Amino acid sequence: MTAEKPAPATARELGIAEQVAVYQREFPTVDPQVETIVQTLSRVARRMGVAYDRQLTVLGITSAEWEVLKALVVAGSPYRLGPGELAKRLGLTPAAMTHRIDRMVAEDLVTRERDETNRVRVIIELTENGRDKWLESMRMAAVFEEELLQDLAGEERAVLSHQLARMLRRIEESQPDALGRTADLD
Amino acid sequence: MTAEKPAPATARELGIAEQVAVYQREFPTVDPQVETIVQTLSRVARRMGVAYDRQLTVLGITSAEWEVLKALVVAGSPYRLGPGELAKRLGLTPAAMTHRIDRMVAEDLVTRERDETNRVRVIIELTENGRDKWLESMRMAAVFEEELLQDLAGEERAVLSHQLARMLRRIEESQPDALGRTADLD
DNA sequence: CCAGAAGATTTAAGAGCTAAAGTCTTGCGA
DNA sequence: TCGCAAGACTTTAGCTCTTAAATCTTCTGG
Repeated sequence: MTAEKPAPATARELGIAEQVAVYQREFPTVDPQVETIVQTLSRVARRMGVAYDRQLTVLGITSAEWEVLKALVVAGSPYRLGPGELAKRLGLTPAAMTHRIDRMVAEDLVTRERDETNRVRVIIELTENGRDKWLESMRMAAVFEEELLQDLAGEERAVLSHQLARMLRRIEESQPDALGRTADLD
Repeated sequence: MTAEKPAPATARELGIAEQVAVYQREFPTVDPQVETIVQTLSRVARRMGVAYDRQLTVLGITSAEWEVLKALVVAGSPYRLGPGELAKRLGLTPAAMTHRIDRMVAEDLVTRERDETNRVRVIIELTENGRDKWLESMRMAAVFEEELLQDLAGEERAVLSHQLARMLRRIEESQPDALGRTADLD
């Protein structure tokens, strides 16, 4: 999750150029071009997170719940996983998973039942409602994402995609273990 | 803050291409190119957040504390602001700000004193130590960021910068009020 | 058949935030 | 000058989301 709370009156945020100028003032050896790229990228990602959170709010779910829906969808039909497996995939402790599932069962996003073939296990299964919410979140996200990229032609998109991929490869090579919790809609 | 907790054993994360393939399977109308860009960008941002958090851990501060240091540095010499103003800039309630400052005073990152010209007000001022920590965080970030972009030549960086700026402009036009809490190092 | 492993849940406790109440200081009107 | 409302910060109480550790149930190997 990213934000989207009642958030007390926020002060005006600096534009990227202003922000970089301040950094140059306080830390003169900074490379303005590098800093501009990094700042812009971070800010785009943050804004995307806010946008996704809003969309989820419209759907009446939290991003924590969305993560669970996503994990089940990714697992594929019949959209079932155990709490332990879910916890592993989401990077939570089993205890946190239990609580999260409690809520989601109450909201009819998933069902919880014992596995009759092995009664130690529990099966969490996506409900129709849960799957619909996920699909709807994807529809909304698709609209937003297309708008986001509307100024870039196909060829430009290919270039951007390639450059971002190279950045990602660099990070993953230097920090192979830096997974970090899954951000918003991804 | 982004992550960097003891994090229970995490499952292997899907590569971008795999992730997009799953989305195509479950939501066939998705545009693979758009999705790839969005996913990659989000993931780069997330990895950056993890990297920054690690660096801050090395410095012995949290990203919440870093935000305060940054706000004071941005304010410029003599690096002073009141708790209320800080709260506004960070998007926190004054109550939360008080608690955060309590910790930071104890860690010698800032000082808290009454304004003698108007004893209703309190002045939070960056300590030498606090400023040093911020400067050191910038040095570490600069190294990391240069590495991140090492595969892109100057001309490519200019293109990337421009494309990201266009994306950001699109978002800000469609969601002018979507500030969202400041991510990690930005 | 039983000891112990596995898997999930319950319980207790911590971090960090908010809303609302409380405290202290200032400044203004009578 | 007194009284008191307003402003700025702090305190208190309570909420949400986590985690760690204890507990409960069920299964499995010897």
